[in-house]
Amino acid sequence: MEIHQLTYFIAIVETGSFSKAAERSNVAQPSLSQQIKKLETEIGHLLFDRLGRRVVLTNAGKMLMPKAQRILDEIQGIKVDIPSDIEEGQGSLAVGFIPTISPFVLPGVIRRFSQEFPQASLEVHEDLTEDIIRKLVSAELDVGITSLPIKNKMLQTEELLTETLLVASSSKYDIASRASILVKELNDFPFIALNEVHCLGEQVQSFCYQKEVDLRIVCHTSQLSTVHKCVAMGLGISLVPQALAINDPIEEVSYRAISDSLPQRKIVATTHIKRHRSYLAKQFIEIVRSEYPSNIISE
Amino acid sequence: MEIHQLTYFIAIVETGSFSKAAERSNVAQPSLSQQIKKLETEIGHLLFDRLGRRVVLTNAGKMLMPKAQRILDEIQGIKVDIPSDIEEGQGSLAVGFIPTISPFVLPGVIRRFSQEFPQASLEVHEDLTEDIIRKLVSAELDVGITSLPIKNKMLQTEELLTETLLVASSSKYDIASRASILVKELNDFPFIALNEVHCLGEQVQSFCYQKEVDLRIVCHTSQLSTVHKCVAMGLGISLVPQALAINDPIEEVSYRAISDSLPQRKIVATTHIKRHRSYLAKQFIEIVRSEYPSNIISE
DNA sequence: TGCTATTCATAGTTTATGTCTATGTATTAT
DNA sequence: ATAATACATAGACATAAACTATGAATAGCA
Repeated sequence: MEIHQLTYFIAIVETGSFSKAAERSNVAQPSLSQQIKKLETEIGHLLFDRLGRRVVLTNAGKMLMPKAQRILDEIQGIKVDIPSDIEEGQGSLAVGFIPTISPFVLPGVIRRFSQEFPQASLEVHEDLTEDIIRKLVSAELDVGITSLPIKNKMLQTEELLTETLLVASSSKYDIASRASILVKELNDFPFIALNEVHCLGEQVQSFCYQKEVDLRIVCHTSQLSTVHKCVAMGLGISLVPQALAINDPIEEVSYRAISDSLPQRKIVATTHIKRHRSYLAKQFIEIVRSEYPSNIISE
Repeated sequence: MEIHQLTYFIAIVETGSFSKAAERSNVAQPSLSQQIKKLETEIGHLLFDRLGRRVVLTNAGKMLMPKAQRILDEIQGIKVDIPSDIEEGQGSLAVGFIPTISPFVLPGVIRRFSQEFPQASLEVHEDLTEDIIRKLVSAELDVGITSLPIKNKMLQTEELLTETLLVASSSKYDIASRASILVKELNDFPFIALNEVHCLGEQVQSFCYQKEVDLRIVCHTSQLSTVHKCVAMGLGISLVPQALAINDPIEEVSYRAISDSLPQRKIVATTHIKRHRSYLAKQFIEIVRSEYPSNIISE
């Protein structure tokens, strides 16, 4: 059974004649005769009684009519609905965040996204970078919000912003009140380190290695919020993302930039190089970009 | 958009691979690539992200899936439903009866038909032969129950039974009690004639003309039941169908056969020569045949 | 890091099938 | 009876789907 056969069939029913239906369908009349015959053979019943000058539906034809009409309507619907559904933001989106980003941006992003795309279904994963990479590669995730570097050759990154790491310290240490802070001075204080399974932990470590700063690490923890609390309790200082200072500041903690060398990390939207970036995905990325807590208006 | 494209699409979704879907669909893999590409062009969106080793649905693909599935199911349904619906006796049937038949057979026929085919819709017309012929030719009616002759070359007849005409008389006339009745004796009595717009009226007239009987017509009426009542009132005798005597006898009236020459009419089911005789039509004709009031078991 | 398997895409050829023109047959209207 | 109309049939043609062969890229494995 073919769609054009159903189209011809409906045209014949509506015009009451093979010839008129052929004209309306922009084909020659013998094509209709042939295609209707095929359809009749397939269904196993005559659809029309040919009276010579006129054709009338058989019982089988009467039964086929509403079914054929529905199928044609549905096919028409596909061509109309899918593009419009996509423009209306229907569909699903699975996104991943690394733990050192999600606390600051998820609430705002989810709120905006569900406001703008109430029809869409959003699935959020919080994972370490390597898991996000794996899920992006295997297409479990559509978009990952991570920091650079992302080295997998199957993935591409789109830069969202550059985030500065600030020195977080309680008033217990005079670093909080100095006129300026130099890189070298970091090893004057005990340091609360984030576990290196986090890319942020790794980034801090590598920054210090490059600047030849030998941190006095007094504590390793695996959650940024714990680092933050330790700093507040005066156990030591740390380097934390700007977004933490903006979004979840603790009163007893001061957040200050290093004067001579800014540690930074690039926040990116990571996607599969081979996958089509859906409308929802693009919109989502823009929402993250605009909702990301940042004093600097744009980078 | 073509049905095989939707079939391929579903097969790819279900198998997760072009190659496996091709195997399942009994075609070569490049055919699928080609057809899916066409479908994507027509819809205006990618349906799959080709990851090289694997394919995953895009949002547009996810939206297409249920629609495509439904269409394929419905198409499958057509091939299954129409033959089964017809076997179950679904559909419609328009039938015509002539007035000198319908009173005796309609009640029983309608009862049996609606019992056996509760799903069907039956439309009954009572018309004179010429109107039934016209409606059969124009396909307003599917079957006509008439008596011969039917001379229209577009129509064909199937004989149901041969009906004898009986002499109906009240006890007022001794014809009711004679040992036998001869044709010649008909003109010994006043005769109640049915109007010749009825074929029965015509048939009686032509029978008498052939037998050289010159009827003493005292009354013309246009309804057989009126003829019957006139006979009962003793206004005269008449020739009436056997079925009337069997089904609606009046106590005061005797119904007797002519000994030397039986007037008869053939009752037939008339249909359009070019039209397919539906299952319902065939069954209807058999019901009329079996329900027709008749002492003679079969003819 | 190469090597091999697998998988989808592309190109060109073949096959199948839908469409066309021409014509036949039958019905309807004049 | 004749002309006109309409569907069917036959054969030529064109379109499009299928196939084979091959290419490109990925993923698994040594």
